[in-house]
Amino acid sequence: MTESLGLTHARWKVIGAIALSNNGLTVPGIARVLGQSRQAVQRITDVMVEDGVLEYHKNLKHKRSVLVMLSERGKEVYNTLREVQDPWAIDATEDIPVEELETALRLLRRLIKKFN
Amino acid sequence: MTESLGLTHARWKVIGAIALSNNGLTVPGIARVLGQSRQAVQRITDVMVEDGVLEYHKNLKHKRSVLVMLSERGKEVYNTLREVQDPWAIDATEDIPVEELETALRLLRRLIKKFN
DNA sequence: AGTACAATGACAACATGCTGACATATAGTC
DNA sequence: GACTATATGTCAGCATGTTGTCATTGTACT
Repeated sequence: MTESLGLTHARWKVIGAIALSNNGLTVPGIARVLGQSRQAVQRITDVMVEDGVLEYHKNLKHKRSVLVMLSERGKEVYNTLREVQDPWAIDATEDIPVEELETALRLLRRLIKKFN
Repeated sequence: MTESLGLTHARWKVIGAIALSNNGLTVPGIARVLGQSRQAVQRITDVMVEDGVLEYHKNLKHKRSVLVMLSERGKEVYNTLREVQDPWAIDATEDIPVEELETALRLLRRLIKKFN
């Protein structure tokens, strides 16, 4: 799904994390949201900025730790992919009772929290 | 959990796949069980044979594709880790209703199957 | 203010995974 | 038996993730 947009799953995760934030996130912030190391995120965001999907902005709260935000192209990519992914997700789960999905999601969240 | 035995999660997956088979598996066979590329598995089994956890055995059905089996040490490692992992898994889920776990498991399997 | 601890950036080494490509071995078909 | 398609071994390039280390920046406490 991400391939046609020049994205990979890892980069899509980063875009998703940023899109859900309001005013951008720092690299370590993205890492915390995704549950990954900041170094892994840093490498990816560097490439994505070069690719023009992300932008680094000054962070008033920290001299060195910049804010990562979506560029115009990044927003387009985000919307385009959502238009593909949302119907896909609906199609994948339409024959499964909603309560079942919610129960499973709660269970997974619970386990994740437990192992934090 | 795997660290104290010199294992990583990837190697533990391979050991698990082999342990569940009766007469050993070929490398592509392990890959099919794990849902991965045979190349990734091949690289890991090569290292594990060097480490003495796995052994390559002649495959009567194929001149080049050998059978991968646990060595004596591999079996010990498998049993040792099971003794740690099983109680851990029980502890992690003891406060969750069994039906809930089963429902979630069925749902996940269903989705995996759908995307195969 | 000064000092100690935590957070961040940057670099490196390593483990895993994927795909592609090419040669060889098996299996199935005529 | 010969031919073709599939399966396998092997090598290579690349993307992603981890941990560790060290210098720098921010924060909190006295």
